[in-house]
Amino acid sequence: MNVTIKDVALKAGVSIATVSLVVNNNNRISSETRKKVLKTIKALNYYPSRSARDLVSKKTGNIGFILTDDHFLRTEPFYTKIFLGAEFEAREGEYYILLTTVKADFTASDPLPRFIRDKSVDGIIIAGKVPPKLIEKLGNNSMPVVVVDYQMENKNYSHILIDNIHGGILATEHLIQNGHKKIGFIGGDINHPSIYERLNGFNKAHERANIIPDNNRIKTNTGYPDRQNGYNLARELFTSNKNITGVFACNDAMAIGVMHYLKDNNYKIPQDVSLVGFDDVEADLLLDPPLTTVRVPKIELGAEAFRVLVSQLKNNKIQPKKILVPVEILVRNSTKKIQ
Amino acid sequence: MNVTIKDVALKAGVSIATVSLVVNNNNRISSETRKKVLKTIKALNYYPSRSARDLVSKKTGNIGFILTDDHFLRTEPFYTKIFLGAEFEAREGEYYILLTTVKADFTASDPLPRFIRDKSVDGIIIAGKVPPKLIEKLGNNSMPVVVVDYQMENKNYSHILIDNIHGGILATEHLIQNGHKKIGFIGGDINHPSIYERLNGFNKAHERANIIPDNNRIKTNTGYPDRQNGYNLARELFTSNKNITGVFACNDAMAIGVMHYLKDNNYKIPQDVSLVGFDDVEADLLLDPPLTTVRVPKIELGAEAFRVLVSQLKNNKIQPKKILVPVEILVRNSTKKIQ
DNA sequence: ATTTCTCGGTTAAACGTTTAACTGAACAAA
DNA sequence: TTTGTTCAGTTAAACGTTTAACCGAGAAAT
Repeated sequence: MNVTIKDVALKAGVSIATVSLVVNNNNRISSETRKKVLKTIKALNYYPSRSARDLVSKKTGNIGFILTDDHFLRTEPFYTKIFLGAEFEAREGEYYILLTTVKADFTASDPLPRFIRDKSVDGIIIAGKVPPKLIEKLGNNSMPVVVVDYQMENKNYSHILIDNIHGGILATEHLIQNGHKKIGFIGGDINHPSIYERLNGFNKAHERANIIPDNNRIKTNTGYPDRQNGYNLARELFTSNKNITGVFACNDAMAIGVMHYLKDNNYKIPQDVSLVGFDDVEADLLLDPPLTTVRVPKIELGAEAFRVLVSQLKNNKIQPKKILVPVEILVRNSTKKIQ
Repeated sequence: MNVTIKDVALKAGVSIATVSLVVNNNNRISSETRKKVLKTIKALNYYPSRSARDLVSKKTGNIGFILTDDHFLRTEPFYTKIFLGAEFEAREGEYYILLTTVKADFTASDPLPRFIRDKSVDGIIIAGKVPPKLIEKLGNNSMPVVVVDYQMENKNYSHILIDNIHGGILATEHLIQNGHKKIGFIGGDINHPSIYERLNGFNKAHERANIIPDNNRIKTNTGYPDRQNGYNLARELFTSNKNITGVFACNDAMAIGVMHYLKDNNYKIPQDVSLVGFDDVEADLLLDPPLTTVRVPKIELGAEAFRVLVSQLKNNKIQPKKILVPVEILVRNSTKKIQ
């Protein structure tokens, strides 16, 4: 049968309160008593019952992790890495993480995840874009929420974000430093904050280099930022401009689409056109040539989200924060000095 | 403040035991009383406290899900899908799933995952190959274990497996039905049961078609079943054989390696060589040509593992089972009739 | 009419931990 | 010597649920 605090108390010759005080590192206990109790805990391999502890403390010891189905099933494990970052951080702590996905088209009639409904989590991490109706429904809860890689206009939630502006600058400066002046920008929907900020970085880098960007070299639309749209916008870019020698695609999916367009139209990468992406998805290395990209530290995003949420749970007077996690450029073979 | 059973009892004008009996669908309660209580539960939005319930029932309401780091971070979300299959199945039930990864080189000195140590799970799902030292250490626990996509010689655990033999037959028969007789098999380490069984299927399909397989067309080694090794074994196959017109690679990674070798050596797929893989990883569709493959139903593997574990938890007299989840062949453009 | 049984509810102990209030011994201050 | 304080432990109630044993009313059997 399982060992309880009573067994430890009996064997150590102390009260159950003493054992509890030792387990919880209360400094009222003398070091002699503490040692004796710890020795007994070890000998009996005692672990406190989380259900008993949670009942008394009115906590659950769990954190909910929510993302959309499609995000978790993407070929590149972007959100899987964010989740694992949080799980690594939680691993030897006092919280478990419960993951669930919601439909990308979640509506007001859909129920919230069960761990919210039955109050089995103390706080929530939301990874990536989620439907606004989910956020609305969440608003009825008082538990703290941390949002990763998505911005919402809810000032009650902390946000862990990619430093997209700086990433856009890094990508564009890399091309400029390699002598490129006629640089195209391939983006999806600039109502999407990440894409907007990456374009912002693209523009800032031009300003800093005293190069006047040409709006005709900025191709965006309201389409999904996927390969196909990357392909389409690349076609638009290259048919309406001459002498483009560098391209910064706002994410790797679009970069791959751009790469396909260039190959289909007999451009050589990087001899004719240098190409930079953003994300550093796993597939990048398989590409020919391997893609230069802005690396997003997914594991760290998840770990930071977890740390911020836990600190809010421990001290609910902490104000929500917005944290920009830094990025770096990984130079591979899809960029080179202009000839 | 949170609603408890006391609030419901007070408002409904019954005892807390009555409310508990209603919540738990005990048939001693009259339907009049039941309706009254259910109405009050709904009005107050009452959810039972899992910690109180778990304390009394001496259960945790959680299932642990364990896999190795590298498995979870693979580019193709094979294990992510197995996990999601389990999570989908758990979603509206009475168990939560706690996921953790362990190191692929877990040793006897590494501690078991925390949710085992502190007895926060009622049962465990192991996904994929895990280090033998982990299994040894797990042996000290009495909780039920279900293993997915991995075989171990522990008869105390249920196994949910891919029907590899039948998959190997499907792959090989597809080639044979397209007129191929000189078919190569590309495998990794045949001490790995899955690979061994797929080869077994390859052989059985030959027997059924009264085609004598040539052992010189079976290329395996003790290497990792990855792309590079697929490339290497393809080289070995094609340099030591003439007129190979079909290849069955034991997994998609190796199939991709084979594909690269063929392209590097001016073979046309499928005109010169037809190629079949096994797994149906996400990348298959991106390949040129898209890969014919044996589709492994990952989501279903996970869901079945969950169902089997829950049935064992509910009735611990149930004997461990070995379940083979069926596969199917997806014919894409990497195979065609022999000319 | 009396006794026994069934039904539908209720009472109260238990689960394992936490912690406020209590306690006795030892020490310090008056 | 007396009084007050501190220390290091202990006692017992509380947390929210489950459920065995209990209970009163009504029905059935004698």
